Amino acid sequence: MITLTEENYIKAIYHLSSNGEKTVNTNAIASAMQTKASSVTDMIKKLSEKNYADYKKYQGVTLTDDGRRVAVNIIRKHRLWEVFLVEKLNFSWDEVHEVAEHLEHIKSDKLINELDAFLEFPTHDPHGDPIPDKEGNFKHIEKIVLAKAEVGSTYKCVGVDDTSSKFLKYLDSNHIALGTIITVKHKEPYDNSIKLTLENSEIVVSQSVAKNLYLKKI
Amino acid sequence: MITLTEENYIKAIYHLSSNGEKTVNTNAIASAMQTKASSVTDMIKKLSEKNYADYKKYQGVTLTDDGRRVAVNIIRKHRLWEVFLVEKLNFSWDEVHEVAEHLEHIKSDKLINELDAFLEFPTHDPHGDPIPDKEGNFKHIEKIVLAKAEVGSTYKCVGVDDTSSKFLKYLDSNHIALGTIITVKHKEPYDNSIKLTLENSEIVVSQSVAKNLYLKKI
DNA sequence: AAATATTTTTAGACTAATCTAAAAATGTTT
DNA sequence: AAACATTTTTAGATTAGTCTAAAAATATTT
Repeated sequence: MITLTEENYIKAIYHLSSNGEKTVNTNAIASAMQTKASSVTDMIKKLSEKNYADYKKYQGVTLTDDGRRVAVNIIRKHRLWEVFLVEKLNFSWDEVHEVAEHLEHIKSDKLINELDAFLEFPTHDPHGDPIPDKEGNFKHIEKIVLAKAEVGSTYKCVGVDDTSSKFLKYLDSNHIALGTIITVKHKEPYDNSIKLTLENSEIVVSQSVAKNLYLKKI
Repeated sequence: MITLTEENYIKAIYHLSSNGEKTVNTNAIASAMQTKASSVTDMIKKLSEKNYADYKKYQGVTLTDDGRRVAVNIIRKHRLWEVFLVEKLNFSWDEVHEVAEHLEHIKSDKLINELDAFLEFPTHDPHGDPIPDKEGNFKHIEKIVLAKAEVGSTYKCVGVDDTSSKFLKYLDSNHIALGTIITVKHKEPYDNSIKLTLENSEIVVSQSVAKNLYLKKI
């Protein structure tokens, strides 16, 4: 049996190593998990014994195939629950994360596969992140970050990097949502702020916003 | 903060004391929780410190108002999730219990109240048990057990006492579900078995079945 | 009411996950 | 490459929940 805590560590390692392949160091996990490095060492030993991770002392960890499988399954569950919360239970995209953190640990294949069908097999969650299918395959979207978009081109908003409530509420208040059509009007060399037009408005966003918004050329 | 284990003990005490009022003894809790009496003693001390239970050594426990509030809230969540699983995710009534045991511990008022609304405020779960509303009020149904039904009368099936998969599958295979109309034809004095007619069939059920099926006169 | 049986509690130990503080290994500077 | 800084690991303690085995209280039988 895999514990809730083990699942959370595996998920953290997966995210920190962008897909479980790169090695991740102890301190990075500690700060992601809001715990101490010594606790991390204990846990990665355990994950290694259970064959979810490969670990050599002082050299960091990588996930094994098993570990990656566990991680992808949790991500699948997390994102499907997020879709459910937004589409069926009137949650806004800045409210879903915390609840989904708990729902993702419920263990029932029937539950998650029926939920998937009930939601009509969504491919992306409310933040634009891809939802792996039953076999763990992601649907990849070509996307670029607003900070690197071309002046004069038109894009569709397809995702965010920062999923914090603060950032998502900022987007809401500026009428930016997934699917919003954006034209890049001007990039200010002084501070890298960007002027853009939306359906009915023109706004200027700072560089830190521009770094967290993903677009797709249309 | 209340832990998952504490919640499960509180729920067990509530069920064993039929509404949290009667005192419950240690061994009863131990067997309900599949644990040892010594563990129960430790836990009820803790529940007592946290003011969820009243406890005097060797005298058993009762729930406090706080404890009852916690129990009713968990039962509300459990039963709402059961309705969701059956109505939206194609679970059958014998499959829902185990998953609901986990879902019931997810803590989010918004989640559960929106779920309630999404399901259109159901008053009873798939086994006929009443679902408490936001304030903790149950909708009581007048019901009698089949074993005590009158020969010659007609009833509607409104609930079960035993919610085990075995019993529910037995009912399925005999085409008995919530809402099924039943007429009691004969009660055999020798073994208390009961002959009854359903919509299109006539069957004989044993006393142990008759003790676990709830009816309402129509 | 004394003897016996049952129930409940205590005492002490175990596991999972965490912590602090110190030791060991690795990395970086000069 | 020696000195310093950082990162990682170890050692030992803590907490929640559990266990076994023995002691204490309560209940039942004769």
